[in-house]
Amino acid sequence: MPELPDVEVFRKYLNSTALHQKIDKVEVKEKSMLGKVSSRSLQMRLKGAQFESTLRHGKYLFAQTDQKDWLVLHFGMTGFLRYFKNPDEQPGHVRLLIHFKNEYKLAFDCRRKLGLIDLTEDADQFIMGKDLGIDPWRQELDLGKFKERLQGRSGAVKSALMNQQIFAGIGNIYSDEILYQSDVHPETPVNNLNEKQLKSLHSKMNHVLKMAIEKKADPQQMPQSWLLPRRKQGEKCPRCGGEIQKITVSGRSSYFCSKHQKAV
DNA sequence: ACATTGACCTGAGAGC
DNA sequence: TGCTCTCAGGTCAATG
Repeated sequence: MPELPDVEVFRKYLNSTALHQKIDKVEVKEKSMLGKVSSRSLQMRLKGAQFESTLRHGKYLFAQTDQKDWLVLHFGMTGFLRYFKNPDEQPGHVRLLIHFKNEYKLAFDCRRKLGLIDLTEDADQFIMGKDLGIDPWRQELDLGKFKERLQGRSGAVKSALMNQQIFAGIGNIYSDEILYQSDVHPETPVNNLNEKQLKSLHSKMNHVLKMAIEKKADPQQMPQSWLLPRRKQGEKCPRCGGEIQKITVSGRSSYFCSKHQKAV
């Protein structure tokens, strides 16, 4: 699930729940999801500290403590956060559980274990270490910079949009949405894109992210004119009535309108 | 250097 | 109902 808009929503959720609460205890329930930090070290560094601020870059969420450590979370395909008090509210696949002095807990739930739990003293260094590209929401991305980032690429435009080294944060769902709204076929080679298409992709990228965050990344709330509510083979395109098709692009299911997103 | 593919995990849902 | 199979909004290492 979690792409840039989802993780941005998680960040705000953490801000409005778990900030400025003293940490009482930390349970690492899935050691295999730890990055460089050991279970013991994570527990020691967090215990007695409290989260003071958050940062998101691409699909990574960072929470800084008053001891200046950053807890790093990546949500994989199935991760989410839940802040709760009663045990019966605890979700079913908790990989990290942070207990606060106020008796509330913050759970990091990740069913498929494809995410990451880590700790770093320097978030920027961590971001560089992962080779993450520009975050189009966090950082100013004008048309010139957008085109520059795609320079010299030759693969499918969808692969480029999803490449975290080029644009950090866009995944399968939102790349499909951006392409759909830009009338561009997902397999169009990047070096075949014309000026009009590049302009459209740039402005739709910003538009889609903005709207998705406004709607709390909740698919139910997305506009009916979007592809997102109709990502299914054989559905009708809400914009032109064309048929929604499914193909595989760089190993991922891609949905697009066969009528208004023509291959070049 | 860049692009593509398979492996890594688990469980929900479809189809029988 | 219960079984099997496919697929899922992630990344990374290995390959061409």
